[in-house]
Amino acid sequence: MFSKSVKYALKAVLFLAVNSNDKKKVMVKDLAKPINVPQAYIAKVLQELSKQKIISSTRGPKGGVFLDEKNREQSLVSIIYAIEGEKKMTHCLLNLKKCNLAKPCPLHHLANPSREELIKTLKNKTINDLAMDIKSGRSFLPI
Amino acid sequence: MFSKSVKYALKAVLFLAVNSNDKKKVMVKDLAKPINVPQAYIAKVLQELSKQKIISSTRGPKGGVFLDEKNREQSLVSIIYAIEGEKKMTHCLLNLKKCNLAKPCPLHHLANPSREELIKTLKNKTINDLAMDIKSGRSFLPI
DNA sequence: GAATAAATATGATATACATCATATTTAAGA
DNA sequence: TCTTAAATATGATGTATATCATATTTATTC
Ligand code: FES
Ligand code: FES
Repeated sequence: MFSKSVKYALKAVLFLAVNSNDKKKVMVKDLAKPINVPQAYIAKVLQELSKQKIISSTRGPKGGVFLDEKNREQSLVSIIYAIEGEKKMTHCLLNLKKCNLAKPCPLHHLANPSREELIKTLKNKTINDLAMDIKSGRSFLPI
Repeated sequence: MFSKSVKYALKAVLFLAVNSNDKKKVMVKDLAKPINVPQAYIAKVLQELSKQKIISSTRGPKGGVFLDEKNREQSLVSIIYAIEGEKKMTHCLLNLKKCNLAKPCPLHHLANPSREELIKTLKNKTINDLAMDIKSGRSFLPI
């Protein structure tokens, strides 16, 4: 469903949501193991997220990556789009130029409602929302 | 969402559902262009579908690929699973060993219901169902 | 049964995605 | 200001997916 890069990105951001803040930065090497992802790979993904202001970071000794208050209020979909672009999620399921109701492909009526609902959900949910789920035991991180 | 191979497979099967039967076979080269897919590629995909009895075929002059009555009653999900396996659709969205309610990942509550619904829909819908949509103008093929 | 026309099997190449490795920049602290 | 520890930039390698090409098998028709 999602590419590996997106999954890794989501895991990393959620880890940061629970384990970091502007006073408590996390080094990439200390983040890779608990979320079960190759360090060099997640480093690259985090660089992209940082460039796009999805996460925050500072260099040098005592540096690291973290989420500030603004970062926490971003939607989940912003992470997905940051890594793999919007098109991959919104394209026609059978590769028409664009998905449209006027001349829908055979899968549109069937599958598009579920997909739209999913996207809406991912747009409305913030990183903080999911972090609260984790803290309250509704869902679990060691992933 | 789906891989290209799956999209191509779905397009090809739907084309056959509308344009073939056991009396009227279609040559691969006559199928590739209308569904806008490279011929050599779709040929390979069709071979796999044929091997798995999703479609029917005969060799030699007057041969071709087609859907018989049994083929038409198969679910859409069977096409997807034939090409890319079941796991890709049912795996945990964040790559846990397996998706389970007892210890759900942070995305489970959020995204899994939409996904389950989609899978259920694809299981219940047959190729024939979609072909009827096309014939009645509810959806469109030239894809 | 020989010639032909189709799918099928097999493998080669190209492109995208995932992973690894390393040199560069930046900030902290001595 | 020098050393050091961190992210960042860049690029190399590996692996899966997509695409192309061709030889083989099978059924039809004469
Ligand atoms: S037209 Fe294909 S999904 Fe909407
Ligand atoms: S546990 Fe991750 S989707 Fe169900």
